[in-house]
Amino acid sequence: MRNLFICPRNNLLGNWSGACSDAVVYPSLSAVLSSKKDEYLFWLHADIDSQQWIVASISQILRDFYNPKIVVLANSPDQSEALLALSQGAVGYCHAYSPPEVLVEVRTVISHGGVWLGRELLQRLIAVSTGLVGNKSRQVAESLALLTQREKEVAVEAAKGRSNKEIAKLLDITERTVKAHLSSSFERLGVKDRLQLALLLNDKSSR
Amino acid sequence: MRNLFICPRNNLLGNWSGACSDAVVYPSLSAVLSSKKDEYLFWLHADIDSQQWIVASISQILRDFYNPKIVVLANSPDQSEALLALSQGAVGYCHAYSPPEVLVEVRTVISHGGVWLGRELLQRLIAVSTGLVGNKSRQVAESLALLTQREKEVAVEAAKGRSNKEIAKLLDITERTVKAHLSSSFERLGVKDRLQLALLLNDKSSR
DNA sequence: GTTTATATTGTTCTTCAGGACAATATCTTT
DNA sequence: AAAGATATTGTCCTGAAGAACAATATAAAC
Repeated sequence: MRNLFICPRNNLLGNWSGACSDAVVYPSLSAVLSSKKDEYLFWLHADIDSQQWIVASISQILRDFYNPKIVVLANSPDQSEALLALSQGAVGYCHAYSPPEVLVEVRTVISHGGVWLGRELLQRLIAVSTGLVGNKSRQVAESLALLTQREKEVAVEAAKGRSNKEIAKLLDITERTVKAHLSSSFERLGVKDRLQLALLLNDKSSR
Repeated sequence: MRNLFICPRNNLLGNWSGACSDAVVYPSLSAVLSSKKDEYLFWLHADIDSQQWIVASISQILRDFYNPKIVVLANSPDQSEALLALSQGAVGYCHAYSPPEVLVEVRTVISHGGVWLGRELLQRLIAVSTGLVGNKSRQVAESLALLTQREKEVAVEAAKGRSNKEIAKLLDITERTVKAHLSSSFERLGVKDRLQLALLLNDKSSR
């Protein structure tokens, strides 16, 4: 199976050539339409907001080639875009800058007739399919339940994006105390910093 | 990562040893509870109607071991059983009699932090999930539209909570360049730091 | 052909976040 | 009475983030 990279920018990334010694890059599909007899693995390099291009390319490939495999390489992986690509017939969707080892892995799985997805997307699919997504607001509530009263007050302010100094002034305590409550909150919630805390406490994904 | 096969019948199948030269078989979890310090890949061999055993075993493993990986080997693969196992925390589900090549593939994907599913199950998941995963809010789309191509790529990674160093490695540019794109993004979006950026780009409130 | 937007990288500096050691006071539970 | 959870504050240190000055290359637009 030969590897064709379709990349509008027409530049071969290092991780691609690292994964496929025989990698060939084409700026567009039309450039490769000449030889159609071999079995190809197409790697479509998709920029942000190029969903239309993805759909059109997949449909064209499926129409014009014999038993093609298609992987979408996304600069900014997006779950809805991944689902779109896969539902159109792609058998893989991953980050364009994935290290060579990962790309080799993708190639192997696909050449064995498999489908390759990233871990996050897969787990999201599983969650959705199982009907276990549940209330994220419940999830947030459960997280907050792990904190003490004062820790909650500090955590929710931090999750709004306030600095330690601002929180200290707001709650009329020293900055050191804010840090103490935050460190404790990080540990209880299993996050590493305030950004992760903010993402956790601001997750509204299931209304 | 060491491979432990938990098989109530206590017999090592040929395809297992073919995939893992270091394969070790235990009849039950309790037999292996002695040494907990290494990182293990657990292969749970599930007979028909052993869903309860699967759930209990996964929960026990996740509780008692450090960063464990769990694959369920099913004698009679079943989609609902697969979803159950995966939602409990397993990272793989495949046929117990899969050929060694496939098991090696599973091992590789999992050791890289991935999740492995069979093709049919995966496509089933995609089918039911398409249309269920929401799109970005208009607000987020409008924000992203204010950024250049490269700025978007950097910004979305930062919004996930990645550090500049991680983003630099991911996009194969220097940390300085990441900072440049981020600073520019901050200005264009009118936010003061990456936390505000994350809150803006992760806002799913107006779906 | 000059300007403008984009992408890239360099150095230095300041500020902030968070961990590593802390200690003390109050209150509840056993 | 002793133990444990909670709330508070101190100092020192490391590393990351972001601004402040930069510069260079390229491609599109005028």
